Amino acid sequence: MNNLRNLRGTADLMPDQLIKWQNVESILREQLQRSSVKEIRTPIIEMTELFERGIGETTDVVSKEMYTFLDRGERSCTLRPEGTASVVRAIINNGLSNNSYQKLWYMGPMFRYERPQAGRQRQFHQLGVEYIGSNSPRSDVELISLAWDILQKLGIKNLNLEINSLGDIEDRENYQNSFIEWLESNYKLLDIDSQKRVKKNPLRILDTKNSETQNLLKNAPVLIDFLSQKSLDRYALIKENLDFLKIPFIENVKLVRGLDYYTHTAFEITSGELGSQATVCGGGRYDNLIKQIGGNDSPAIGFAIGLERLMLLVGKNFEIKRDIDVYIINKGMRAEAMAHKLSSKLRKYDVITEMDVSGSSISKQLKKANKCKTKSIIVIGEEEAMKNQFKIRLFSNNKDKEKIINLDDDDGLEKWLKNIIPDYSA
RNA sequence: GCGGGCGUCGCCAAGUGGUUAAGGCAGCGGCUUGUGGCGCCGCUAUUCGGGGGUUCGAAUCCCCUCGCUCGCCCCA
Repeated sequence: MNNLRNLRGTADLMPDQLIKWQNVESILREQLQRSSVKEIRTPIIEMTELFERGIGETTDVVSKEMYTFLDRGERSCTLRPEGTASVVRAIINNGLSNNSYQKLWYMGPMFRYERPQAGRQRQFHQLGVEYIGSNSPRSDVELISLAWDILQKLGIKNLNLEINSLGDIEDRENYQNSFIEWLESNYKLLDIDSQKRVKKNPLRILDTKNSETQNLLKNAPVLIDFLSQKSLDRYALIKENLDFLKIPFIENVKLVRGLDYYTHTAFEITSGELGSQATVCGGGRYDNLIKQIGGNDSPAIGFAIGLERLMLLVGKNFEIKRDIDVYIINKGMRAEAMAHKLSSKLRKYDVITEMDVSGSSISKQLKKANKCKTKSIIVIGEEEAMKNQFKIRLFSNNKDKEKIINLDDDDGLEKWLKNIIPDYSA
């Protein structure tokens, strides 16, 4: 019947689902505003090079998951696979990279060409927060605590916060060298996937789900042993503060995360209720990214929350929608005209109105009004229309409350509206 | 990119080679042309994701394809 479909891994968000999205989003915005984080909006398409340089060419995201195409001017363009690189680019372009501390958030679609599964789509949505311009561990703590609080505010239970420190570039390089050496000497014992990654992206081997390799790794050099005293102190301070904030966390020395730009703090918040795509929030520090993309040397830290995964976690209490306040029933030419006028008038108040446009019989319109769970109805039939009046009635259980009001009697209408909206103010 | 499961009306489904493809919800119409919620009655898939094939005959078997789903990889 209909052979045109949405693309694989993309989804239509229909009105009923969006009630939940909108409710959740408004809490997110509220929380961000309260922490004086400012919104930023960047294009969803960028020069391919931005992501290649920013995220790292050897990463999975860049090497096999990007939606890349040539535009009509033969420029290589890419649908953003994540938000951080774009935000950093925007800051540089707008001359803000040498300014003071900035706290920014963005929300919108991201694109990664992957096989869809539970909690993973090709077009998905992220809320991202970036704190740019401070290398203070206080900034890390503030950001992690914000992520944690947001998820708490949404009433999500059973979350695990895992953290690790990757040290600075030097620490990491020292470790990587020693780790590669160890990997090479144990090469034959590694699983095939891990063998492939030895040259390409060795740190990722730490994350492997292959249990034999995991077992083997118990004897491998550990990243934390290669951190400088300075890096260790920094990490310790963060942990102390999290303790002080009573934010429970688990140290995971194997948490490295897939994007090249992370330094020092890396963290992830996971939920057991998400199946195999358990991460609802991931983030970390990226002190070298801004310089790498062409800005001033400026430290930063950020996180992203996957909104689809978030929606899977928040309970049904976010699905509550506001009912219609007034359903306008009308029959006859004159009545229709009056209905239009009323519906326009009601828009000025904080009132949700629906005007019946079916032209069917009054009883039919009443049935419809009943079905859409309106709080009240207005009836304008031929009788009312002749007198330039309308009947307004509370619709919940009985016919107790009913009033006839003149079309031009705004005071009468306003007074009546207090019945449906208690805290109503004109 | 690799592997497993699945695909019958808007939704939930019965049907596993043989005359007209159950049923429920929703929708529409009526009983009841200006007053609703209940009830009752009626209507709604020439077609089983799409395309080919096997067969006298296919939603049911085979192949291809698309999509969904779960896992791997990876991440949000």
